[in-house]
Amino acid sequence: MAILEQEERNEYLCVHEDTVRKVLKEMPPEEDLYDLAELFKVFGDSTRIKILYALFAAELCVGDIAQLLGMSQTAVSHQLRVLRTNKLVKGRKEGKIVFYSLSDDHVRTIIDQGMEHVDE
Amino acid sequence: MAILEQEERNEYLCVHEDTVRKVLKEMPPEEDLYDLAELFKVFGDSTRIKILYALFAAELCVGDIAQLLGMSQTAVSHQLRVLRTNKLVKGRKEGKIVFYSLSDDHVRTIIDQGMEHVDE
DNA sequence: GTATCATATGAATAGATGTTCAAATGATTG
DNA sequence: CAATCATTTGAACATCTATTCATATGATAC
Repeated sequence: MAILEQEERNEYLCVHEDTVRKVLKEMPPEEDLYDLAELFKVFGDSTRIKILYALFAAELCVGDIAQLLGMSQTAVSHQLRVLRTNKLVKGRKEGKIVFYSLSDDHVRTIIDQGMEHVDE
Repeated sequence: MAILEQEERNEYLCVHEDTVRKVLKEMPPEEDLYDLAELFKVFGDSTRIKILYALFAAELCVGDIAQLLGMSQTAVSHQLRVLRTNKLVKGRKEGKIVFYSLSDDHVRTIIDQGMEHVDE
């Protein structure tokens, strides 16, 4: 009885074992996949995308971005922190003002590639 | 007094108006930026990234993927729905089994580009 | 028809995430 | 030094999201 109940609860999966084994060999390490997802997560917010697009055009301070997006300065600052932590933007301090710009061209390439897909 | 209080509450933003105007002109339409963020959001989950990577290697049914990732069949099915809705994967029905594969090569390009950034 | 298997769906729940508010830092000016 | 400005930080709150559980659909086999 107990065994039958256990079997009832069991999930019978349709599995093609050979294929699964083959695919498993070709999978990158867990950590890389996790990091990749984390990277895309950063791009997966419209506020951050807007900030990055704005920085395509010019170096901007926090206030500029807030004005541009019609958002509070704090909200922008929080998002800039996310972008900074993930090395997508960098800040240059000039007196009290911090001017932000893109870290490298990789950022632009990734976004452009995504935009191509969206444009279809 | 009332006016002063209002001013106290006011957020004084540091804004370079000329720059902001220039950048504003070069910004893509709101909707495109929103769609782009939505696209990246789909890539921004490690389960979905793993599924996509698995589909790089072979056409797989739901059970295969569940086994491969060590996840429940339902969890995988829910994520496949997200990927299907966003046209990143497509399903081919053969009897009771649904075989999933990538919709197009764009998916691979975007992920590869992201992985390059992570690998640094 | 019923039974079984593969997948899908809906509701519920727990955890993550973005914005706001209040307060703190850091730099300039008088 | 105090006052002001630009930015940052932390906590609170509301919303979103991924997984689980239970159930439903859809297809094959008996």
